[in-house]
Amino acid sequence: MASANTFLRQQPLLQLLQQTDGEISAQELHQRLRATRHRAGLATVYRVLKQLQQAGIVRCRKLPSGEAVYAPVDRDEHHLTCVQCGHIQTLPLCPISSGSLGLGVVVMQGFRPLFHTFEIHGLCRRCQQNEISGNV
Amino acid sequence: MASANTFLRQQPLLQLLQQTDGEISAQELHQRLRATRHRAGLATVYRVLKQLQQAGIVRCRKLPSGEAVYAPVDRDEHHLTCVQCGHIQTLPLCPISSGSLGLGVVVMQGFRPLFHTFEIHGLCRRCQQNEISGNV
DNA sequence: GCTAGAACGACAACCATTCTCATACTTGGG
DNA sequence: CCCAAGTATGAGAATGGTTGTCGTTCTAGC
Repeated sequence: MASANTFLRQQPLLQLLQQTDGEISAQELHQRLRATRHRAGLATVYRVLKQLQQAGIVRCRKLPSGEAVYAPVDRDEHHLTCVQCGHIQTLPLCPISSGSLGLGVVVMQGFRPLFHTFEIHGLCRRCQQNEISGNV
Repeated sequence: MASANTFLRQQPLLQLLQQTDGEISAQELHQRLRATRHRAGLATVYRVLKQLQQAGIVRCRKLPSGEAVYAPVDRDEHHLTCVQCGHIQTLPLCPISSGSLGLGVVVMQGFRPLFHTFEIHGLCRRCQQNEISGNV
């Protein structure tokens, strides 16, 4: 159950997330926390991240590499990912905030949306060029 | 380089994917392939899946559990995922096919899109109810 | 048939994440 | 102020999907 103590844990981690540009992994958060007076075990970092996620404060996304990266939900960014080299660039498009897609259907099903991910996977310019010449 | 042999590997795997409802993991594909005369090592299954993905034939998505699931790209399905219990349901919404979102920006950046993922994460009805009564 | 190069697969290695469990802390009584 | 019960913590082990290794097998061209 969420005690006052729980919130004390969440706060420094949340601050770190907000100070960080882009997305950050749990491992990296753990490292950075070590440098402060709020150091916490890796297990705790994962526990707190899960709480923040379920509270709708933080969002999470899996990279192709398998590691999960986190960011505040209010930072509504999406991404282009190259399926070959894994290179990532941010995507200036959001189906939700652009108002082009309603979530009515979702809510009607009794589901409470907290955050969404929208990603486009493909080949970046560089990998397309390599494909033509060197080929893989 | 892609030899005729390579394509022979891809075909049975692709058939399995097309015969399967929804998404399927590499491990599961490997298991099912064992039952046929097209059995292949796990490493090969992963290799072929990567080729099919880079060829724009198959798409891939990571579940919260960490495992990757695959499906033919032409099956344009997206998902609702509960951040608590992990329950998944399909989502009758697509920002691309609904025409509400153009990919012009992406292409203009020299990026060649192959597939996209759109997921909404939140709390399913059951988990919302448990939250009220039992609380976590 | 022979050779060079590609593909294969069994198994080891990797690594992010989760689990375990003994310890430390918090809180509400007494 | 002290105690007991219930939580939270963290070090390290365990897990498990994925990727790397490397000797073997296959293919294509001659």
